[in-house]
Amino acid sequence: MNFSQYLIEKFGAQESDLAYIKELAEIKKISAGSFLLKPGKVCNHTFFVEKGLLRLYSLSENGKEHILQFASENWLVSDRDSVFFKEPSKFYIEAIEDSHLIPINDKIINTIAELTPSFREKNEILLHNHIRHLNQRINLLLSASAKTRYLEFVKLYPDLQLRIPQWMVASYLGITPESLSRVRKGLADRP
Amino acid sequence: MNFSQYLIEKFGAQESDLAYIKELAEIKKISAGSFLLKPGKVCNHTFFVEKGLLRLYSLSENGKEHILQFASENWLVSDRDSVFFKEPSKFYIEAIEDSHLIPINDKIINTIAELTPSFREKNEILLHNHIRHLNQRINLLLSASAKTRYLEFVKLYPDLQLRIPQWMVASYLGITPESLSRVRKGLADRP
DNA sequence: CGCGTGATTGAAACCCTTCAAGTTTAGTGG
DNA sequence: CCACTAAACTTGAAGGGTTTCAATCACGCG
Repeated sequence: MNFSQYLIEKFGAQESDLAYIKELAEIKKISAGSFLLKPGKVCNHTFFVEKGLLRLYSLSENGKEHILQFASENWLVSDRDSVFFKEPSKFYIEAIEDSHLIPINDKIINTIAELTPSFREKNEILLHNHIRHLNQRINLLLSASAKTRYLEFVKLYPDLQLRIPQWMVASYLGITPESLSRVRKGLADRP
Repeated sequence: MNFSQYLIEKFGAQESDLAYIKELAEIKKISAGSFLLKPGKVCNHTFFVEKGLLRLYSLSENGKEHILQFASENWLVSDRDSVFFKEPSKFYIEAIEDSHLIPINDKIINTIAELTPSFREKNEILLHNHIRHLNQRINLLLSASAKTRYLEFVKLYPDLQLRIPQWMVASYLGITPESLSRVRKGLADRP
């Protein structure tokens, strides 16, 4: 799916408006390992992923990474807080694979919002979905063992799981790569 | 602060409209230990807390409670997902203290929204604040020890901490009451 | 080939939990 | 107002899950 189709499907955008929007939204190609955001910078864009895979993560004082979110095709990735409140971010956004993105700034948002009557309402649904997802994750972190968290992750992202290095999955789950290796071994021995 | 003041301050409501809104929003008084929501029920109200203290929590299969949120004076509490998507909740909302609440249903929301031009925009800010808070909590759960999480909690809610039984704080932090007791002892011995 | 990165494995250490017992606190009824 | 009880908190010892550190293996790529 490309950005235009996404706008039509998720936001009810009009086909006739897309040509105009497309002029504002230029595709950006970046290679694996490069960054879209680093701590201290204000995140001015939300990125729509047309192709590729990225991660949003923080770096704690003791030098450990904690992955907040992965984003692959047809997902949005950004530091919402930084975008919305115009405050310096505490996070990194890095490409895991070579990726094609549409950087969306406030101007584009406003243009789409003006042209698309249902935009605000649809955007509110997205925010609520985001909150639901975060709540589920907190619930998992509070209650579940490493094994359970891993199984939930695989269930939720069966496709992603194959494209992401194992140590990043561990970082997302809040465990060490060694622990994840042992969890997987345990599952292979006795599923 | 009461509900009217809250609407004026947070949503820019007009003083002149409040009389009308107030007719719709009847105060509800409940005593400590009673429930506003149980799993399986759709959460039809968001509750504004004029006085008292409540908690939102889930019960896992092994019978353990996990507290997602506390709410005291001037806070809102609800299962947002259930309210918004009209789906059965997985959570409990229980009063920790005798409380005075304003139950807000869709009709009241819509009335306020119609009367108050800035409502949708202000509500979006609330949603973003909520997301920011959830992200911070995930970051803490991923990265910090029991001790650090407790210190952060005390820093964030210095007043609440005195009103909430210790075992509930433990449940919020994702540790056992015994562990929290030991953490506190460690801090008292060597701050 | 040789290097670097990621995955695995082992042993020890650590943090937190569990279970069990004891102590304190708060609320209730006599 | 005291005595009683239940709930909350503390403390100890044992155990489990996860981390840490270190070594080894597997693989891709210059």
